[in-house]
Amino acid sequence: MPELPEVETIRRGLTATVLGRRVERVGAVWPASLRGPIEGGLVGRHLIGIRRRGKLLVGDLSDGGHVLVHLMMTGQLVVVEDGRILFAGGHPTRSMLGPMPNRTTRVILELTGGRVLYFNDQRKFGRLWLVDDAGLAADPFLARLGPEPLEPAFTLSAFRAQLRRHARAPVKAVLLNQTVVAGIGNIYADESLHLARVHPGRKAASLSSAESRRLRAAIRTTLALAVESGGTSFAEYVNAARGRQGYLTQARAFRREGLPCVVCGTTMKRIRVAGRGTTVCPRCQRSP
DNA sequence: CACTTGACCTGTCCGC
DNA sequence: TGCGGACAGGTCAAGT
Repeated sequence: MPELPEVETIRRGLTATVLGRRVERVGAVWPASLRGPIEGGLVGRHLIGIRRRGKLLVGDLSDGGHVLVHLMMTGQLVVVEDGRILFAGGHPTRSMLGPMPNRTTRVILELTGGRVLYFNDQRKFGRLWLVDDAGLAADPFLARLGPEPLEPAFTLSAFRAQLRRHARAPVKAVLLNQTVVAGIGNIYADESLHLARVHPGRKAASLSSAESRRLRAAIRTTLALAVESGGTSFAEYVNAARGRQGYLTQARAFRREGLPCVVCGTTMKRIRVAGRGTTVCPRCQRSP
């Protein structure tokens, strides 16, 4: 579920609530959510840094080592102290604001000061695992990630090279490919393609020079705006941008099927591209 | 190698 | 109301 803007929002929320704390106890409620044992490498360590790479959260530990968290579709991270929720981010559900743990709780990290970090995950796709310092660079998932879309490394020429490399794939599939660029998921792929006026089903190699330029710019604009907005939120979503509306009110495509295109008023259509539900404006985004 | 499809899970919604 | 099927903000393995 969470894409780059949501994970970045979570990173900021965790930085504000758990950075610097020591892990006192680990509860593996659903061990399958773990890749290998974590207790030995976590207990007694301080969280000395919280970073993000694509959709992956990286917690840096004192005395070496890192804890990696991928929330996949339905993961959430909730920070609680004395029964009060200090931060909740990730897949939005009503229960994420209720008592912890709940039936979706998979891993519990008890921290100093009575603060507790809950890793919840309804569909059990998310994973939490530990690597040592050497293992961080060698981690197979991390190592294959493409450039950060908001960093300078995501150049136009690199993006065009990837469009050529995946010439026959629909351009949306290329955007979702984390080795091409890290952090785009189903929402922001649709958002970016709509802003760039490119149909998601177009073969990647068929994009004109102007279209590929527009698409790269649209990705950066969309993600930057979404980060600024605290990610895409639902009504009961709680995040670091609490009190703000979130990106949803500015959505161009996400959940807008059947509604008028924000640009031309044409009714937005739901189609299937690269095996994923996809929303397009049939007028602004011409079919392949 | 490029690309597509299905599996992994649980919950919800929709049509009959 | 009850049930089956489709689908969901992601990734990987196995298939063509």
